[in-house]
Amino acid sequence: MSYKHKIKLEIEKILNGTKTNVQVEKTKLKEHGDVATNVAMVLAKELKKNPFEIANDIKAKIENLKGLISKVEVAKPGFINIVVDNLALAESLIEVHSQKDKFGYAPSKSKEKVLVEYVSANPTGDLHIGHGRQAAIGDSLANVLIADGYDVYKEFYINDHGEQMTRLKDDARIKYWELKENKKSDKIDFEYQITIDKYIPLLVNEPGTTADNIGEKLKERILNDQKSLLGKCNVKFDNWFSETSLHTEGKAKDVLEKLKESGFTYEHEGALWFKAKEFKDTRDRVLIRSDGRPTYLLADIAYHINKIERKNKKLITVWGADHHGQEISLKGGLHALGYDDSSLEIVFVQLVSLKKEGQEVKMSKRAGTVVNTEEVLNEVGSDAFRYFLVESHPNNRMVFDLDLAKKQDKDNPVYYIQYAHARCCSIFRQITNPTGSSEERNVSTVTEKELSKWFEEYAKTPEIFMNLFAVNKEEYEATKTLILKILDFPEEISLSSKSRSPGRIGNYLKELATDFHQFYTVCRVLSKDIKILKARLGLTWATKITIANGLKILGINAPESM
RNA sequence: GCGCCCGUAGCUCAGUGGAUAGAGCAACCGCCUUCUAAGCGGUCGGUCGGACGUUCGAGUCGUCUCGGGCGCGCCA
Repeated sequence: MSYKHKIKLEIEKILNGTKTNVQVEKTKLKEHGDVATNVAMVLAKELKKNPFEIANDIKAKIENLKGLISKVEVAKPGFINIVVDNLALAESLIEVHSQKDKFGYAPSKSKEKVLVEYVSANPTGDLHIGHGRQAAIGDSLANVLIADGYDVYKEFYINDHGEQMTRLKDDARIKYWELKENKKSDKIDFEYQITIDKYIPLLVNEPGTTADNIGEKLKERILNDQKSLLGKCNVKFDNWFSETSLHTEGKAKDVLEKLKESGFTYEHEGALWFKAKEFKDTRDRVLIRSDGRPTYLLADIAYHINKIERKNKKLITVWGADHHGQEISLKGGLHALGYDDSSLEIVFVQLVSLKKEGQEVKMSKRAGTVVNTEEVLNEVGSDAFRYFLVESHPNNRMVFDLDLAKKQDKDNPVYYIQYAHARCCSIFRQITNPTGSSEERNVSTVTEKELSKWFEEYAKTPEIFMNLFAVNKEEYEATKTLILKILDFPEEISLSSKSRSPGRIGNYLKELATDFHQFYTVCRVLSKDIKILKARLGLTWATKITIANGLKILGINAPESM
C-alpha cells in the first residue's frame, strides 16, 4: 500500500462519519511538504466551521503517527501540509522490489472484461500514419487497462466486405486481365491504383491465381502485410475479426430482422432505412441498399452486439476522428435493440500531420501527400514510432516531427528515457563485471553471491533503504525526489487508464528519467561505504523496474545498454 | 447551417477544482582525473484565444463569443 493511501486512510479514520472524499495530493512546492490535503476546506461548508480550525484539529491527531508522518503544518485557507516519514518511503520501496514486473499494476481488482478494438483498416492498401497513431494509442491503451486490472482482449475488425472491397476486387480483376492478355483495358485509372500496381504483378503468376480469385488473394496478401507491419512495432492482436463472417454466419441478418421488429426501420426508394433521427442523428441512415446489399452500419451494429454477447462489460472502440459522425447511428442501433449503449465508448484519434525539415506537410489524398506508416516506421524505428504517436492526447491533432524522431541524442525523449534505463543496468554491470580494480575505482567489493542475497533483502527489509537518507542535503533532495516519483507510478497507471490517455505514461517516464539522471549526477551509487552502496543499488534497481514496466505498456524496448 | 474536437512560452506539448501555470526544443552561459556528457546546472521567455458566470479558490466546470481542424454519401 502506498504511503499516500496510508495517510488517506488515517485521515478517513479520524473523520469517520463524514462521507467526504479525502484527497491526498503531491505538492508542487517543497515548502508545502510532500503531500497535502484540502479536506478541511471541503468540510468547512458541511460542518459550518472555519477550515483553519478543522485543519488544526486534524493536524493534532495525525502529527504523532510515527513511521508514517514526520511533520504536519496548516497553511493559509486550510491546507494540511504533510512531510512523509522516511520509513514509509523505505517500506514502499520494498513493494517495488517484491512486485517486480508487476509493480504499478493494480491487483486484478475487477477482472472485468474489456474489448479494445483498434486500427480496423480496410484491407485495400497500405496503412497511413493515422492508422499508425491509432495502433500506437489503441495498443498502449489496452496495455494500460491490463495494468489497471482489467481483463483485456485486443481486436482488429477487418472491413473486408462492402463497396470498397468490391471496387478493389474489380480493379484487381481488370489489372489481372491486362497483364495476362498483355492488353490495355478501357479503364483509364484505377481507384486503388497504388495498391494494384504494387500487388497485382506479384500475384499474377502465382500458381492457382485466376481472374475469379485474384481479388480474394489480393485481400489476403494485404491483410498479411498489415499484420506483419503492425507486428514490427509490437502491435499484436488477440483476434482479427472479419466483417464478412458476420454475413456468412447470418449474424447481420439476425440483427436486421430484430431491427425490423423493433419498428425503427422503414423502406424508401427501394432501400431499407434506420430511423437514426429518433436517436438524435442528423439524418436517417441506410441499412440495406436498393440493390439488396447491406451497408457498413448494419454490419457495425451486428459486430458490436456480437462483442456484447461475448460477455464483454466494456467496449472501447478506437476510431479516426473523421468517423465521429458514425457514433450516433451505431449507438442508436444498439439502443433500438435494447442494449445499453453506455457500455460502448468510442475513443476518437485526431489526425496526424508530418514535419520534415521544419516544414509541415498536411495529409491529403488528393495532393498525394498521404503518409505511409511503413515509411515512417522504417525511417525512425519502432521505439520512436510508438513513443511519438502515443505521446499526445488522442483528442489533439499532432505533428509528427520526423527529424526529431530520428535523432539519437538527448533531444529525443525516447532515447532520454531508454538511456536512464541503460544507465541503471550499466551500474550493475560495473558491480558484477568491473573494469579495473575496486581500489582504483574506490568501490567496495561485492560478490555475485552477496548481490543476490541483497536482492532478497531489498524485497523485505526496509531498514536497508534508511541509509539512503543519511546524506548531505543535496543528495537527500535528489534521492527523495526520485523515490517519490517512483512511488507515483501505480497512481499514474490508474489515471492514465481512467482518462483513456496512455500518453500520460510517456510523460511520466520522461519525468522519472529526469529525476534519475539528477540522482545519478548528485549521488554516486558505487560508493566505498557499503551501506550507501547497498541502499543506492536497491534504489537504482527500483528505478530500472519502474522504467521497464512503463516502457512495456507503451510497447517500447528497454535496452540494457546503449 | 448543424454536430464533434482543439486554442497554455517563438516551436512541440504537460497540467486528477487548489497555493507562485510546468517540461523539452530553440537562444545564451556554465559543468567530464572516479558509476556511459545519449548526462547535469543556470539565464531568457506567459493578459492559459476573449467575455461573463459558478466557487472560499478556475488553465481546469457552465454559458456565450472569436479562431483552427474534421464530419454531415444507398463510401468506410
